[in-house]
Amino acid sequence: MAIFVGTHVNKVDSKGRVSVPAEFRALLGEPATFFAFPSFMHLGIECVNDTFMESLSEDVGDLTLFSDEQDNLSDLIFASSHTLSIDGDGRIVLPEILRLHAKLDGQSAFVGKGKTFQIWKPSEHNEFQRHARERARADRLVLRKHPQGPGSNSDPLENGT
Amino acid sequence: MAIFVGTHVNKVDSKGRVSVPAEFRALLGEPATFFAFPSFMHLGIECVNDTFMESLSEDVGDLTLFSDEQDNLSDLIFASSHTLSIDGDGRIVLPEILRLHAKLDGQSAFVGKGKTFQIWKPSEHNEFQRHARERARADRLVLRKHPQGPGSNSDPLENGT
DNA sequence: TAAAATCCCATGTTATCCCATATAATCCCG
DNA sequence: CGGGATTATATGGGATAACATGGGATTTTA
Repeated sequence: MAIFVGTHVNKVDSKGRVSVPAEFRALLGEPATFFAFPSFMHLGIECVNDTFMESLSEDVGDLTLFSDEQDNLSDLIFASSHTLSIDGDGRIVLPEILRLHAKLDGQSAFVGKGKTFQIWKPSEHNEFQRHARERARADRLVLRKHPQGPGSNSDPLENGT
Repeated sequence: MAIFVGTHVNKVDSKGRVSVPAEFRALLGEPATFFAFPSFMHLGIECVNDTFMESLSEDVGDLTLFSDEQDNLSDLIFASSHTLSIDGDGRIVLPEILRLHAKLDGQSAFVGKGKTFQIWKPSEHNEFQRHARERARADRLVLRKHPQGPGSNSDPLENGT
């Protein structure tokens, strides 16, 4: 199973080209493409593979057809998505609208998020992660092993004492 | 099932390479890789195998998509994780950011934690373990004030240290 | 046909592989 | 049971391959 991990900082050149980290390329496999759309929560760019995008379409499709909710979500996700294909040298071209959203200037951070990844301006992501870390520390967040047996709690989090 | 036990101290060379204890290598099996990320509670480096990491990604993936909670948590775990692959000589390269977090200088201690393991600066781990031991002892003293039944330990804990 | 996007190749840097060796643990045979 | 031999492990250094990235050539598109 593909799990995107790590924070990989790569250059954005004058043509808008960026090298996709080799580790991520290997996980994406074939076809060497993925979908990217601006996050509606922060300055990051959400990146998902085709499998994940298909499951998203299932989820949104479950919403009532032509409802405001469905209309808004599908606009936020599908209408603003870009299909990015990785070239022979392992690079993509980041559309200007995405670069503007993320305020990219010269550098980009590919951030593993498990089943997906994000692209950030490095300094903005540092800020984001610092907050997340502070909050986790305040909540005394600890990891809990994945429950294996039936009827067990599936909450991966717990509050330490 | 793989149970990581023991504390194994190995050198960190000038390239940041460390030998993974043979015992741990055997438990990891194939693929000869694992994930490492800085603990957000202490100076240790958390190490988990791919199965463990996959179950984490399942758990986090179950949280509400694009929510703050999901975004924060996945950043703490996945974004700061590193895929470490064991080379033909049984070694890994510890990324500088992890070495800095753990304050490693020349030596590292691989500490078995059951289904996972950690990497520490030996002196820091001694300190950590000393506190854990003291706390466990304190807790046991509290328990002895409220005996639950037969079979209680008659060996006094206080020995004048 | 001009502009933009894509492809192709060159290069410096970094990480990975390969081999050598010392030390420690295990084995084997007397 | 013991002592030498063999194997496994840990570690050091150099050779090799992978990666990221810049620049130019070629193709596509408007």
